[in-house]
Amino acid sequence: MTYNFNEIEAKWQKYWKDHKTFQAKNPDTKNSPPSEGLGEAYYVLDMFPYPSGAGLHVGHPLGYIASDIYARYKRHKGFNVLHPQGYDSFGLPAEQYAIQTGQHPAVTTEENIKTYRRQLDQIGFSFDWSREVRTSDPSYYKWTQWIFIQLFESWYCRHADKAFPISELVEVFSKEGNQAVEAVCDDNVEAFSSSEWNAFSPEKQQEILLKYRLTYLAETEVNWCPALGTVLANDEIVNGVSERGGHSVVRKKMTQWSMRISAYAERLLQGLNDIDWTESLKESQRNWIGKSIGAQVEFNIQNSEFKIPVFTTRPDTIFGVSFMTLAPEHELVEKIVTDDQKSEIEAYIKTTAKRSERDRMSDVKTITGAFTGAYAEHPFSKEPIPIWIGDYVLAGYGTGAVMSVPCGDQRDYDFAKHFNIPIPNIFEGIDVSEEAYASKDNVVIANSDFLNGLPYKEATKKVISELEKLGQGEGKINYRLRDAVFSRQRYWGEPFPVYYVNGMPQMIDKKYLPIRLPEVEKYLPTETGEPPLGRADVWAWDTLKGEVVKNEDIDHVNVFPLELNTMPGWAGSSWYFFRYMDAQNDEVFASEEALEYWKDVDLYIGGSEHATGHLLYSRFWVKFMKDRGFVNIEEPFKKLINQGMILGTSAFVYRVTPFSKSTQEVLDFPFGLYLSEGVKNDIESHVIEVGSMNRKLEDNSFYQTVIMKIQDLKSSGFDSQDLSFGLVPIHVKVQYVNASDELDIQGLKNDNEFGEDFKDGIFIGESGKVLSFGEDLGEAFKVGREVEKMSKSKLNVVNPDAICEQYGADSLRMYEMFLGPLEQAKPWNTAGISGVNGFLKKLWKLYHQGENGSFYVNSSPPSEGLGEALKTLHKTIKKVEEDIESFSFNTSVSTFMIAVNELTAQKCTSKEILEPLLILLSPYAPHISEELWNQLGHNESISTAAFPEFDAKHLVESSKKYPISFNGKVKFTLELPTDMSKDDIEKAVMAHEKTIAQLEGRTPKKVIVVPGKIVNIVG
RNA sequence: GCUCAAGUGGUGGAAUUGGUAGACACGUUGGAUUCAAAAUCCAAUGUCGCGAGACGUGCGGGUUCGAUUCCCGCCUUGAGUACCA
Repeated sequence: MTYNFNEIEAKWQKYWKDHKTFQAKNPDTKNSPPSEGLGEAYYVLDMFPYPSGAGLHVGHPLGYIASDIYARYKRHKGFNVLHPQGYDSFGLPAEQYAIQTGQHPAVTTEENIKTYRRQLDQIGFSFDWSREVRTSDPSYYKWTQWIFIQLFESWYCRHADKAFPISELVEVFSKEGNQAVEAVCDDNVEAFSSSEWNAFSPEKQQEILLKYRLTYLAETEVNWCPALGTVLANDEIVNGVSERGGHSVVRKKMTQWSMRISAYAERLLQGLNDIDWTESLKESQRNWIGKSIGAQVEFNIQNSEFKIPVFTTRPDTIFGVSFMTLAPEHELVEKIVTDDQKSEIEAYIKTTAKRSERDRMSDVKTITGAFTGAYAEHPFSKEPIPIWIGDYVLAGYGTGAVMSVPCGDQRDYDFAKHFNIPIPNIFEGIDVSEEAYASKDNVVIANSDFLNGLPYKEATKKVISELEKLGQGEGKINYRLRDAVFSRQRYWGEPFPVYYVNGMPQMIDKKYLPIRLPEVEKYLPTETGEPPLGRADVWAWDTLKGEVVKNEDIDHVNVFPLELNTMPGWAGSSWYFFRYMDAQNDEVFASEEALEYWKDVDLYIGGSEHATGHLLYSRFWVKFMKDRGFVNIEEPFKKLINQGMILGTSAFVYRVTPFSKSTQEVLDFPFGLYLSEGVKNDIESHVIEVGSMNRKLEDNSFYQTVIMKIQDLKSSGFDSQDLSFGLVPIHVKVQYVNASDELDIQGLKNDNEFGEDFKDGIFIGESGKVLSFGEDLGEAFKVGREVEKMSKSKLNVVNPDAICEQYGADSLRMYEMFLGPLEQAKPWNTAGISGVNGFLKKLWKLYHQGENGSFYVNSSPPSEGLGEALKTLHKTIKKVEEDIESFSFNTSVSTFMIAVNELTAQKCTSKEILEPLLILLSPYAPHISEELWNQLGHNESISTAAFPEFDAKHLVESSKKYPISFNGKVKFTLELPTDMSKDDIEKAVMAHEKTIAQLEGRTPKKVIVVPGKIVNIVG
């Protein structure tokens, strides 16, 4: 019997499906605490995929395999494991495709999901598909809309540091106005008393409340792409144009929904201390939140009504200010610039506008700026301070203005030096003639009036209180984190449950949810620039009937227009982990019992690209939902691991390209001449060889052409001295390359996509011989290899379907883990998979040592000769368990290989060894494990078999091979009993003939003996 | 510029409180088996050297009996980034 993985894998995948093997048990909804038989809950989650049309490549399942191993391991450990999967199925690619083809995005999404599901199924994941969620499913986005309404109906109280229903705020307003309310709200809220509030019109009240709501309408400056008719995120813009399609992008003000995530800045920051994420991931969130403690200071402008507010972390250095710098985009610039300076300032703004922010950021050597001609007034000394503009100050951060203290900040220092601005020194005993002194430590303020002699801390406190007395400043904590824009001008997203009455947004009553996406005839923005939903004919809200009706019924009395924007991609992904807990519930987004039982995600695996998007927004929504009592956890993801990217190993052939040395012009050469990796440095001679083959291949017209062409080039008035040959590396599909980097030329030429390009190609093999049309001349053609991102355009994409077909899912799973540490980026090279495939074959053989390779496992009681096998088994148990707990799956695979190598050498056939070994292996290679488990006589799936217990007694050794080193260098080993005392070890070693030989009569200065480890002789 | 990672054979990687560097695999070479191939099995494989041996974990220092591991300074690569005032 041979190891027929295709058959075995299909068999067990069907078994798992038929027996619902991986369905997680839920608590009964009506009973209070979950019944005891349920076991301890453990929740393992993958970041759900966007089902793209390209399907999966081998990089995608990496994280899923890791989480699947962990989930299966936890089942062996007796946990009730929730390991679901679903689809983040709203998104731009389906919409782009819809725009191009007219196909409804729901249709293509459905097709893509089918492909994904088939690909995922064949890898043998233990997903509980009964809980599948899709963000584009109305039964799911019903709850996304519901949460949006909850956000709209909430405000954030600074005092209690949590969110409350807006109705409570209304109550406060009507009783005592807004003076005493400490809320996170818009900056421009006017103060009012209770009587004023009560006298306001309902519209006015709504307008005010909108400034307090956790989701609100606001004018925001956005990156508008007219061609796509949508707003783009910063990272969707590359070199000033849209990443998708390369269209131009302009800054534009738009009224959009925003999420008041800034209210949660501090809690999002503090929460990082309580979760088990990698330090680098937490660090990027900390940087994103960007907390800085300092002061806001207001500078008056001389001869002007305007004031410049600045935020500074060093208010203690206020007497060191010798100029101010505004961002070139600052709104005050045009208002304060003097007539003399106008042209210079305008010219500077013009040049700086062309520089991207990335340019402005990374280029610290070029110092540019311009003087506005205006002067601010120092709040204490009343001295005039020149106001400059400079592009090292960014408009988007703080107030877009800086009080420049050259002695205390290197950028200010460089700017001052460059423009000959004075650099007053306000630090006692510190030399600032060469560079600024930016440290807050060991600093005593001088030349600073009332701050003289004070260190940083006291000076800061003092100056803030003085500023407050003047009414020109206060202590302030600044966060970089800004409110998140929540509107998208797209079709394929969640519709807002919002209609407009007199321009004021109204929420649709929750009982009418979901509000379904309307049909449109085209997925493009309207001619008037409205989002695609502007094309819908049935998109109005009838407040009497409580349903969506035709636009023509709009009367602004009972029927109103609906919101035309849709929600962004992160709406549905910010809470989906709760839905899995109780995916079918249509009463609530998840039952209290399920939420209480599953609590949070114990292990979350996904890519680090979500560090500041999805992972921050989810944390925000969860904190909000907790505040409002919908859930009972503060953080959604207890432990999080980022899997590294799998890179492709691209393959190249080197195409000879003639060019003119003088003009560098590439010359016409209408056939392909390709060199093997090993001969590519000797281009000229190979070209000549091909050219002189005419005798042998006279009758071959193709070669005649080659010869003629070279002769043409050399003779057609072209100075042969000027002719040179270069090499252009050309990507070829990696599937035509074998484990020895040899190219299948015939296969390449027959490729239905790119075969044409190589059909007439001449290939020069490794030893410089011409390889004809794929004939086997016993000559290899080797490709060059390079590690690059796995992508279609680089022809290095490897499809898991092909791997499963050829080697099996168990091989794929093990190989993906074997590649290296989970979190590291690493290249894929299909060649290496034969190693794990060979291992599985060896494993199979270990259980089939009977006649003609039949199944044979000896189930008689442990025999005496089992010592070595027990040792092998138990060191494997120990290592594998440690590895899984520390997510070092790569070393477990090696451990299995060693175990099978050893057991094979021991000719082990004992059930006592081979049965527990299967349980260890089953998380990694579940199909073969199930099959052999079944052959051992079990009728139940291996998936819940108890994980073997490690017993240290089997690893006890009676002797140890001591490395004996001299001055730290090992010279030989010496086997000694483990229980030998330190002194005896020293005696034994010193008496050994090799020691005596090494010492050559010298007396050692010192002998280090570490029992059980090493002996080192010094001298 | 800043922040965070990472540099070990031809390749992926291992060495988990400082203790035999290169486990396990791929590849390569040689051999067995085969009419032949595939598959399988055996052996060798860090570099230099016939050898004894010497040298070797990005580079330069340091701590230590002993450093891939700890410390200081550099270099390179990758990722993120909004000069965070």
